[in-house]
Amino acid sequence: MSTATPSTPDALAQRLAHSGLRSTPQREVIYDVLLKKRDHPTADEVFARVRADMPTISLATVYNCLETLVQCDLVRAVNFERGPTRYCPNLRPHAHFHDEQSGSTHDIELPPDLLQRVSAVLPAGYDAKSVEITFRGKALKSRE
Amino acid sequence: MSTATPSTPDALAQRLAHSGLRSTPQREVIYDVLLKKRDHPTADEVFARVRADMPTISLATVYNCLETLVQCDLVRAVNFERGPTRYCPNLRPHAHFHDEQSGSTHDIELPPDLLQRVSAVLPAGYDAKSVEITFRGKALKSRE
DNA sequence: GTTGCAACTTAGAACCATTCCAATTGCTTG
DNA sequence: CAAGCAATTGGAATGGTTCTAAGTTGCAAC
Repeated sequence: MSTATPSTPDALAQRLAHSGLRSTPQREVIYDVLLKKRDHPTADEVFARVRADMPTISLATVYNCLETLVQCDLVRAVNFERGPTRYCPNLRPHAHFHDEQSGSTHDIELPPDLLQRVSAVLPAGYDAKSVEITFRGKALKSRE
Repeated sequence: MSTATPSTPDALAQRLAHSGLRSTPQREVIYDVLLKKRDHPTADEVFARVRADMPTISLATVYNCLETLVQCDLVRAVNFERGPTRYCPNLRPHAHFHDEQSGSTHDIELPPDLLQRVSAVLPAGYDAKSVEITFRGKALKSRE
């Protein structure tokens, strides 16, 4: 009863239920980890962080839960070249900047009209469900 | 200086020599294969096509040569999610449209100002060496 | 030409992120 | 509490790619 903030309805649980899924301790902890440090961790990194709270969790579960969160549109999966998939709880439309030196990833907020403008280049007959914009280069500011 | 796509084996040899590399039969055949059918083949697909002309080539060589061509800026490597890397001899700035149904990939030509406009969203301190724009969705036209 | 050397190719082993599988464990409803 | 289904788990399997060590090839200097 008094375990977690009862005043706020749990967005995670709601969203999961909406898809006919259950809220489980594993899913909660993983989602919390993503919200807490939004540095686009890999599944392995999420695994390491979650283990602090939940030492018995398995890597397979981390993959399963991350996939579930992506399905429910609570989390975005981000890929750079062939590197491991990274996970991002920022749901607003945004681009990614991948710093080649540090390997870190930064969200780049996009003005609302830009995605439309970009999509406008598509010839007739192309129906895009999503657009992804990725920068690669060097970031002088290295705030994590 | 010209950014146009080299279309002859000579251009390949030149570009390689410029990087202190040799033009080899394997590199030539692989580059030809990419120019001949610009459908963004995977390394495996390139391997299969090249084998028709050169049955003794190895997959490792295909990977090596593709990497070499990418280094020399003769070919672009393209990735979608965690799928296998695809190779593209179109050097003009362009976006990619990935058709989820057929798995095929189409080049989308970009008006010259758009990349600048997109890069303009970067805050100070971000120095982008490249931008990638990827659409995902359904293409009504399904010409290969 | 020979010898030497570095670039190149090759087959197969190794790698790593991810997915699959089969066996539990845990809700939840009757 | 029993049945049934969802979720988790460890380990094996997968697939694309890279590594390694051995063999070729082409060019340069003698």
